[in-house]
Parts: sequence; structure tokens; C-alpha cells
Amino acid sequence: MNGNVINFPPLSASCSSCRWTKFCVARVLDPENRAQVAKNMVCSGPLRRGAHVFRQGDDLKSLYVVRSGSVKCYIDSEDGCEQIVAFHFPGDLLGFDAIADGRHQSSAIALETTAVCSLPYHRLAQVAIEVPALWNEIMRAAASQVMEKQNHALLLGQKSAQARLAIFLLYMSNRFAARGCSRSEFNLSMSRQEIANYLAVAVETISRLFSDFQRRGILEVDRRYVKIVSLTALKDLALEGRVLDASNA
Amino acid sequence: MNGNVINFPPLSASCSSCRWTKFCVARVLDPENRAQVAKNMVCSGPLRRGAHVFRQGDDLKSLYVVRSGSVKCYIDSEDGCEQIVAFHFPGDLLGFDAIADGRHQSSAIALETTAVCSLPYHRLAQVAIEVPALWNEIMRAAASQVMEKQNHALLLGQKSAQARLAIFLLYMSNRFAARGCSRSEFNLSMSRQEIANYLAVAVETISRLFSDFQRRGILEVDRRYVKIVSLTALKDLALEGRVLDASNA
DNA sequence: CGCCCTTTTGAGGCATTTCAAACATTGTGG
DNA sequence: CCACAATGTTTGAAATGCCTCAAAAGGGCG
Repeated sequence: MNGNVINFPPLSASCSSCRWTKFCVARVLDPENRAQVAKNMVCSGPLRRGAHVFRQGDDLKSLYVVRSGSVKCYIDSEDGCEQIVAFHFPGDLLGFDAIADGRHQSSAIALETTAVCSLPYHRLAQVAIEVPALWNEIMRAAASQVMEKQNHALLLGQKSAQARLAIFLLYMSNRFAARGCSRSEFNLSMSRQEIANYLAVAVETISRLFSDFQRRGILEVDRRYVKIVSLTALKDLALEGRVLDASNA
Repeated sequence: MNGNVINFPPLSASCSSCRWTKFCVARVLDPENRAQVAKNMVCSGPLRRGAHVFRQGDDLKSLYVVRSGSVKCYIDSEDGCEQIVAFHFPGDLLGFDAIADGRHQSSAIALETTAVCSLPYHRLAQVAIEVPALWNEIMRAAASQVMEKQNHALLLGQKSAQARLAIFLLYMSNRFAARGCSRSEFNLSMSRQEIANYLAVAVETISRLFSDFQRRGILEVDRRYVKIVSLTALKDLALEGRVLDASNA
């Protein structure tokens, strides 16, 4: 749980050996351009659980692609408590939070043993100017993050605790499915506390909800292992909002 | 309140006559490049209150810069109720929500008489490739939106209703101040319902809070007119969170 | 084995919502 | 220009979902 990056010799940063190029911005590059990006790319050798990819306050150096494992991004508020703003999985591009003013506004930390590719931002920008498809791809990644944060805000603004957990589980389910893993059975890489924090509810509420869902036959749960027994029931729960006067605006 | 754009003859879209270039992505362009962008730029003549800039489901055509007035962006959820996701003011760049998959995921509508510049996306992308500073500027705008949505999520996740309103008022105050208007005295362009919706609380709560703030001598309020009497008191309120177990994560 | 941290479960409290009703404001047609 | 309707705002009282506090049970790890 120490925060230091372990300095294994950097992995070969070549995309050709990577399973996840189809989720990565690199998917739009032909081999020559990949080489051009890869020239300055460093693949941070295994980060252990608790090692930082970057920290709030760090200068912008690179954007990062998760290569394996998973990462959480969080903000330390002035009052010392921490708020998780995102989870990231293989293929995800991180680090946009440093572009607006040159410093990272949040910290990113490995949830489990994790490898990330580091794409020096200025180098990336140069290649993007030469390769319009990459320009597009980076814009799409940024725009996707806008949508993802917006969906998070929507979740926090208009969903009950129950619906939030249902949505979270469906979100995890989809991410696993997209990467060729089981849609219905998986091990979460985050703790109850982290789920609770991300969904902005008390840990106790998350715990109770897991129990409820299991009791109702929607899930089978054992610690971080989750099996979705009734996907349709979960989807129904996900639609329930806290109604909050629908006649609004 | 009909949703149609009124077809006044398009205004001259020149940036040289615009007061807000210093907030606009155009600030990084020299006159030649401005002309190049402006060539395809259309300045939608006055949109009246209730007229749409774009609608959820529309194909991506342009990004838009607010030139005067103000705009709200909202999402129609499946259950018919609507959630406001952002307010925009002169200089703001809108429309990133369409970049990820080619269709707008939200609608943008004028809150008052409003003018917007329309920047055809593909044309903009071309210029951005020729002018790296513009590339940078667009990335910064996108990254700023990521941060803004994230801050909105943080607001909804960890602030009490009282703190939310205080933060909202400070946010408005800052936006007015940045544009050379009074930091402490202004007219809101949105209704109580719209504020409530954006902050995800009941209208009644917003109404009560305005009354409280006035009673406590923090504000003077008359309908949409707001005068901030004690900025420091407001800042104090803005820091108060619903603590929600600070030992998290 | 024993300590620590995470998770679970129960009981009571509180902030905010919901419901209800009066009031103010804006828009509309005669 | 006034009457009336529709909409937005304010205030009060009651209901409730979720949090807080408290305490026990369940793994992980030296």
C-alpha cells in the first residue's frame, strides 16, 4: 500500500503485443505511426495495488492508457476526505484532468497489479497533427469522458441508492463483457467502501443492498465475487429513480 | 416558447466585432486563421427564449460558441422527465456531447435571447490540424468540460442542499465577474425550477433556502435579481458538506 | 493464533422530499 | 385594458430514505 511506483525494467511498449488495442486510441494508427508514438512511450512496469499513476498537483507529462488491471481516480478535498471520480479498465485513456491547466486535478492509483502505457502529451499532440485519425480518436476519448462524468452526475442526482448500485453493477458487467469476460460473473477489483464512495452513499447502505439483492435472488455475492442471477431484475431496478418532481424545468 | 430557430439573416460571423474573444477558442487564432474558420462559421441570428441550438438525437454538425445570452443543456430521460446538465454563457464552447458517437446526447436551448456561433466540426478539425494552438485550445475546452462535469458530480455527491445553492451562486458570481459584470449583483437567467433541477433538489427546498439566506442577511433577493451581501458567509456555506464518513476509500 | 481491517446487521435521527394550499406573475382573448 | 388561465413561487406540515452511531462477525496476514 505504499505509494511508490516499483521500477521494474519498462516493458516493451509495443502495441503489437497488446491484447487491448481495439479499445485503445492506438487502434487508428497504422504500424508506422504506432512506432512513432511508441518511440517515446513507456510502459510502466507492474504497478502494485496502491501505487500511483499520477498524483493531484503533478505537472501534466503524459496521458496514460490502462494496459492491464484497474485504476481509480480520486480527489482529495480540502477537508481531507477523498472522493472517487472514476474507475478505469484496460484500454481506457486517463489524464485529461491535467490538460485544462497543466496540473493533475486528481490522483490515479492502481486497484490491483496494473500496467499502464505512458503517452507523453506533447509528443502525442505532434503525432495527432500529422495523423488526423488520431486527432479524432483523442477528441472522441475526451468527449467520452465528458459523457461519462455527466452520467455519473445524473446517477448521483436522480437515482436512489438501490438504483445506483444496480447501475454500477450493470456498468461493471458491460465493461467485463466488452473485454471478452463473463457478463454475469466476475470479481470486483474495488472494496465496498470504494463502491460506496463512488456512488456517494454510506458503506452500510451498500452492504445492506448487496444483502437485499442476494435475498431477492437477483445476485449471488461472496465478498468481491458477484454473479448476476437476474439481469432483467437488475435492469428494472436501474430505471427506478428518486422521482423528485418529474414536472421540472 | 416554440422550439424553432428564428431565421434572421445570419449575423456577420466575424470575431473582430465580438466582445468575448478572450473567452473563446478563437483567442489563439491570428486574423488570417480567424478568417479561415469564420469562412464557414454561421452566427445564428437571435435565438429567442426556448429556441433550440441543437436537440438530443441530432447529428453532429458543429460545435457552438455562445456569443450573447445563455443556454441550458438538458437530457430527456426515458421516463419523460428532464435533467439539466449544464448552463453556458458567452465564450463557452458547446456540443462535445455529439463527438463520441456522432449524435447529440443532450439538447441545448436558449434561456433568454441568445446568439451563438456555429463552427462546423470537420472544418474546425481541419484548421486545428494546420494551427496547433487551436488544437490545443479545443483540447483544453474539452478537458475543462470534463472537469466541470466532475465538479457537478462532486457537488451532487457530497454537498448538502444549502451548500449546493451557495456553490451555485458563487459559480454565477464568478462567471459574471469574469465577464466584467458585478460580482455581487446580477439577474439570474434561469428559474427556481431550473436551479432546483440542476442542483438535484426539490423546488421547495431552493425556495426555502433563498428565504433563509435573505433572512440571515447573506443575500437580497427579488425574483431573479440577486445581491450577495456577504460573500464570505456564502463561501463558508459552500464548504459545508454532508460528511458521509470521511474515512472512506 | 491474535490483531486489524472490512463487512454486516440493527436502531434511532435528521435532512430533504412529498403533499397541500395560498400567493404572485405572466400571458391571452374578449 | 381587464378578467381569467396558466405557470412559477412561497410557506407549512407530515412522511421517508438514507445516514449516523454502535457493536458484532468474518477474513487476511504477520
